[in-house]
Amino acid sequence: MDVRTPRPDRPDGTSEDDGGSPLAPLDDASLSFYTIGQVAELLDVAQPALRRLDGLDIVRPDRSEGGQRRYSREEVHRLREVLDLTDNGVTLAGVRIVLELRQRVSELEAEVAQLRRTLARHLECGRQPPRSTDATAQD
DNA sequence: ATTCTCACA
DNA sequence: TGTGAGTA
Repeated sequence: MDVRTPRPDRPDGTSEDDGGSPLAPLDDASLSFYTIGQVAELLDVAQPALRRLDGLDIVRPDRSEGGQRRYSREEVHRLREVLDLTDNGVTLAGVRIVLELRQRVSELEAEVAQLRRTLARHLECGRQPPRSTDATAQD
């Protein structure tokens, strides 16, 4: 049993039977939905807090037909990060900034990686790196 | 039974 | 941040 692989139950209690499903492993899919109640219990956080994080554009889950929040795994993970921050005194305004910064960092990391590849390619050809124009730098 | 929004302390 | 009213 892997407690790290939570399975969302249907809100109506219906259970999913993947025992005979030929194509099941859409594991990494970011579309496994949890109700706010499940997330609240899973992360040990009050439901109003989750709703506020939604309203504040920090973690914004999709809605079901009836307008109910449905959290994906990514969002649950994102929630973990946010709660880790807030539990350590970071304000919601601060969380916003941290989130922006993290995204910026990953963008820059991607750009650096791209630049590295380009540079390496030119060096191993004994050529000179190009001047300054590179496709990755487009703000 | 659960969740939703909104208002309030 | 948490609780209660009134819905869907």
